[in-house]
Amino acid sequence: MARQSRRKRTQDPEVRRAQILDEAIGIIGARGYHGFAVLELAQRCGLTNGGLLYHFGSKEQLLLAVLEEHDRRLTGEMIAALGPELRTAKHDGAPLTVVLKVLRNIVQRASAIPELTRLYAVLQAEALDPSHPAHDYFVAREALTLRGFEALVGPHVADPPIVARQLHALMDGLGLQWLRAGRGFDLVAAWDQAVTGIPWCEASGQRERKK
Amino acid sequence: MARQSRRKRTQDPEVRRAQILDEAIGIIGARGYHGFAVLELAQRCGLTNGGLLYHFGSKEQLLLAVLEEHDRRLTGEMIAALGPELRTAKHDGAPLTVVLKVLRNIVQRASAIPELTRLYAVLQAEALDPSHPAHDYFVAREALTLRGFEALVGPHVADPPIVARQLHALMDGLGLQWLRAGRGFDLVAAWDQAVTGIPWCEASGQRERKK
Amino acid sequence: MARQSRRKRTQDPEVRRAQILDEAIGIIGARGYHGFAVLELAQRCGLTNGGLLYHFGSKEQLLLAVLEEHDRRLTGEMIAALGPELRTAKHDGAPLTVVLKVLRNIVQRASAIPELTRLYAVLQAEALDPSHPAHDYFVAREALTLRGFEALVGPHVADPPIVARQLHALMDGLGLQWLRAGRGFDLVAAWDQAVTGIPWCEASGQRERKK
Amino acid sequence: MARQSRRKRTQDPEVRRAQILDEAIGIIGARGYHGFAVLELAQRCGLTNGGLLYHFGSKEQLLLAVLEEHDRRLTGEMIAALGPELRTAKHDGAPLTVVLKVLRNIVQRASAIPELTRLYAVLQAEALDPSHPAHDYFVAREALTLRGFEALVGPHVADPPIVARQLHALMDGLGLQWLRAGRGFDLVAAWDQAVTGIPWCEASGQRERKK
DNA sequence: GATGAATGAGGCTTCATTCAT
DNA sequence: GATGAATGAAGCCTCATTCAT
Repeated sequence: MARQSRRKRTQDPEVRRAQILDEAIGIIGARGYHGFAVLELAQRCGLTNGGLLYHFGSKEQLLLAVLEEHDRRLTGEMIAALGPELRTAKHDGAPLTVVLKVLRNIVQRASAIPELTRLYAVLQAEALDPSHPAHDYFVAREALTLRGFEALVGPHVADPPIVARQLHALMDGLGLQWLRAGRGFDLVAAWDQAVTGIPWCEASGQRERKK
Repeated sequence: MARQSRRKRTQDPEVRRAQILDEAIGIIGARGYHGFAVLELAQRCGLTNGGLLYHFGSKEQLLLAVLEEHDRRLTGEMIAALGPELRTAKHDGAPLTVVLKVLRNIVQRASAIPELTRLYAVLQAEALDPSHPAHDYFVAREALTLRGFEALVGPHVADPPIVARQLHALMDGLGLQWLRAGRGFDLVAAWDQAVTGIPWCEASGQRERKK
Repeated sequence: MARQSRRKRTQDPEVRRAQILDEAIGIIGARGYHGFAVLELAQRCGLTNGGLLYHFGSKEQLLLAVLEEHDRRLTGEMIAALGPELRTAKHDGAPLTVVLKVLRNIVQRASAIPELTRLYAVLQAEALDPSHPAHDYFVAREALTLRGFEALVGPHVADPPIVARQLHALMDGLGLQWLRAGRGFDLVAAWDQAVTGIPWCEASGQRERKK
Repeated sequence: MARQSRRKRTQDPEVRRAQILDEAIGIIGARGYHGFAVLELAQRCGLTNGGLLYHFGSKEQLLLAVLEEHDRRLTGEMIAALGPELRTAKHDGAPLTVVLKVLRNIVQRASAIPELTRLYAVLQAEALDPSHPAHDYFVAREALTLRGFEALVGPHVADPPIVARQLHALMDGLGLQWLRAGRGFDLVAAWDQAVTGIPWCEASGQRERKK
């Protein structure tokens, strides 16, 4: 009866799961899916080989759980953080100021959670291979991102799909440089400087002037 | 006459080596270093496990050989292709037209050799991990690229290091999108459209006008 | 009832481990550490390659476990068997009769467990190489043995360190001959005959007479 | 025609062979037959894998060649060195002084060529295994040694076979200690001290007195 | 909800050997 | 007399997975 409190590392299974996914994000972010060993994760979480798989079924399912968690934490958080501004101006597009703020916020958040950013960067490249278990996820995710960016910059730009691609490329590329450089590289600053180059002026400028 | 049977698939050891590296570029470009199996490469080359390692010593050394080959093929070729223009205007910087041509050529070449581009993209991300055998290579390589870009855009831009980073990021990011999209994505066109956004105008514009 | 089928050859993990070490002693005693294959041991124990290494981690750690087991079985047993006599007369040295009995007992025991004796003989020679994983063990063990012998013969001999070396050499050398000869060689008898030659008489004889 | 003197490392094939065997003695003496790799030997000799086997046919034959070389160098040399004394007094046994001198000389020689002594010690133990390619060699060699010792000490001792065993054991055992200890252990001195203990006195003393 | 034992497959590497040149 | 390339067989180790408890 009273021997329940003996050695539970964590009580709540939800919390336990989150801890595991946390470690998984770290390991997979470092060595990729192929270079990551279930055993290593288990040891870092203080349980055994089989114990871990009891929760996730298989290495592949674990990867999918990690991706879901990534979405929940990153995208979810972002939406939460940016929601107000976005929702307010959703009908006929947000003003450029808001758009820039939103983009900047994305970058800001990415630089605040390096493990997730690294996970994303590493898996994204590893998953170029169509047989990679995360391939479809990243194809879909990129489409989503591009469509999101298009919607965002739509009103302020001549060719939205193209600018969306550029923004996406810039973010990815700067992210990689930042991950490689470690401290001493201000990702947000780099973003701010780069964004200036995007040809907003013409399209959005005219529109805004019209108002 | 026909006594060339059993052994000896290829005569020239140089050729054999190049063939092996060719296949290696393909496999490592697809599954990364961690996901790549020496045996698979050996089989594709028509020899055994140990037969392959006879030439390269170890999986890791093979990776390094692949990276060297990458340099020889890609960078080497680029320099060869762009040499004339660059050398002509080396003393006090190339005119903007040439700079853009050079950059465009790099992208053009990248899109002409998808296997090498993919290899680069995949390894670059996998090698973010400091314990990855190619980590140092990519750190060094990025520094080189950035310095090269700086020198190139130096005369035409307000803050060369920053623009160098932007160009690098853009190339990397667009490359990843292109690799994910497969056919139907014109990398060079995307590049051309993006480059317009870089704030050349002010710095170089004024200079050139002054002359 | 009969639902104990497939898995589980032996219940007690301690017993299982002991069985494995038993076989390991046999194989390493026969072919040495270098000539011994983990697979062979595994098969003799009725499990797979990896199944065995699950218990010991690596071939080298297995060797160390074998050495520990050797100590536990041989030295441990010896101390148990000789304890009484030794402890009784520990303060100011055992009388010569007891010393001889102790030595004889050691030899007797060695001849009763040929596998362990062979293991010891083979590894001792293989481990002369400083890079051998058991090198340090045997260096330490020899020092221990010599010190033990010195203490034992101390009161009965002119130069204890030298006699200790002689006894050690004699034991080792006779052991090797015995191992090579197989049946038909009485190790204990050979020992008895050899021990007579050790110059006890003078030193201890005089001392005892003086008393 | 005149291009013969280009790069020959050594001219005489006999010399070359001796060099190879020299290195082989070193390697096998260190890691034993099982732990020794043909490739390593080849590299140390400045030739290839196959080049070496061209001379010796197989690893096993190489071992046998090494054993023959051991005999030639050690036994041969010994006989050469001790021949005079031995031959002089062969008919009805050598006087004790000579016997002791001969034994001492053997030990002296062993300590002068540590590589051969180590080779002998290591292989002797490894070859306890009946399936070892040198097993028969060492069985035969021990018989020879014992018979030699018996003949040597015959006139001076009560039970020659037993004393022969003791001398053999002592030599082997002290040799192992010496090999383990490295410098700082005087093998010949240890031998001299040990030999005193052999009960020569009685048997040979009486005989010689009778004459 | 988790452990401990084990499997089976595969991975990298080493090695003796062969053979055409 | 030797090299260089290659084979095939092990060898050690790792790993995802399974399963009885």
